[in-house]
Amino acid sequence: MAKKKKKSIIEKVAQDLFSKFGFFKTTVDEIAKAARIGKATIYYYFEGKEDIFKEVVEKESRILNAKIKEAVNQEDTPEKKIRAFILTRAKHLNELANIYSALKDDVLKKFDFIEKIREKDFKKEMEIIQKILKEGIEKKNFMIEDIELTSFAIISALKGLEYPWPPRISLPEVEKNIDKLLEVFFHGIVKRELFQEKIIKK
Amino acid sequence: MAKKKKKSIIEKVAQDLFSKFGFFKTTVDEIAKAARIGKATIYYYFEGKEDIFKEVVEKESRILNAKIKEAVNQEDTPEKKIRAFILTRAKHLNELANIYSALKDDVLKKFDFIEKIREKDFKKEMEIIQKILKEGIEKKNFMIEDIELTSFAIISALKGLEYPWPPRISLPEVEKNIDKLLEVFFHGIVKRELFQEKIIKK
DNA sequence: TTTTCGACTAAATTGGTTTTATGGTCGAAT
DNA sequence: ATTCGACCATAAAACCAATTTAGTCGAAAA
Repeated sequence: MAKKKKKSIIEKVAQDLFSKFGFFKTTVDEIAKAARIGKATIYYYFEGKEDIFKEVVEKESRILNAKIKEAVNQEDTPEKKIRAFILTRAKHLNELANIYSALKDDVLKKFDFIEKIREKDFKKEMEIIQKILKEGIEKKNFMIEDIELTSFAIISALKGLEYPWPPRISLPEVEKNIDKLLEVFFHGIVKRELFQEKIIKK
Repeated sequence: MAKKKKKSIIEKVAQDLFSKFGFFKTTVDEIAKAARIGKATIYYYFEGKEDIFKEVVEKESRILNAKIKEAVNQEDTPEKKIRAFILTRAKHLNELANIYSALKDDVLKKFDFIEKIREKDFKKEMEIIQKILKEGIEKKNFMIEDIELTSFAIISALKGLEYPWPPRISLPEVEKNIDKLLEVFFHGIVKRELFQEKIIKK
């Protein structure tokens, strides 16, 4: 059996087990048993438990980014692209348990390799949003003074939605209200008719 | 010595100790010693340790809200009021260690009384922002479709800035960039000249 | 009557020890 | 080149005794 094939089998069973039990509660022995190999064989293919998890997360990350790229490329306006980015990312991040855990799980943050994953993910987010914003500027849809800061503001606002709100607070359902929220973001809250009235008077 | 006076002394020493050591590491015995009373006397004035902490937090909350009110009332435009709210709240929340802890400390969230404090704080935030937004609407500065949702968006965006970003990411300094960030929020990113050109043609 | 607190209690926490489980290694077998 | 049983160091879990903590109660003091 080709080395790649065996490695891929281990990864697949590990992905399932990590998804179900999390990084800490999944043992290397369990992964080995699920892959029907001896535990020591795992170390022939991977450097260790962290390495397995890292590769699982990287695999899910590739899936996520492909989904996002596909969804964004289907839209024609930069506004719609941003919308597609937000919704697609949220949807698939929820389904891909391991990258979700790698990005969100507080107890994992002590690992250096997790930190690198988080940095990489953040940079990817920034990159995608900045690209859309630039496109918006080129198409004369957007007027943005600081692309990087604006991108950060978008990402930050999305992160804010994940805040640990007290359970008894009734929050607006984000998916139902995404377009209103985006409207605020795209058009701001300052009245545009101020412009209109001034120009009509001239 | 009047009952209120003694209670207030206990509260003051408790505030200091909780600020320094946190809720868990401060003992009732230490509070009693610092107030120069027997431990059992504490229970004459307070129902228990949680009650002391709750009242300390409520006291700090009143201080915080007074500072915010003062700062907001000094501004004339709703834009400036929102700015004042954000900056004043951030500044004083950082100084008032106990309410900061009550609102942010993850290990405290298992307490029901902490949850109530967090709910109350959220509602206060919503109330203040909604009031400013309404004022902006009345003064014809703002055009907002859904005040509640917009208020939530503002609060959420601010919470996003507290996200546990990976340490090696270089983030924009929020205080230095607050005005740019607010500009994005007030005016959006969609180009206003689109309007302008259309109206000139008519 | 109100306020104070010493003595006490139940339960939580702490610290130490023992047992078990886990990630990883190595040499021999395939 | 690939596989894995036996083994190891150490981390985690379990266990236990001692100590500490939040809270109570009755009696004394004001």
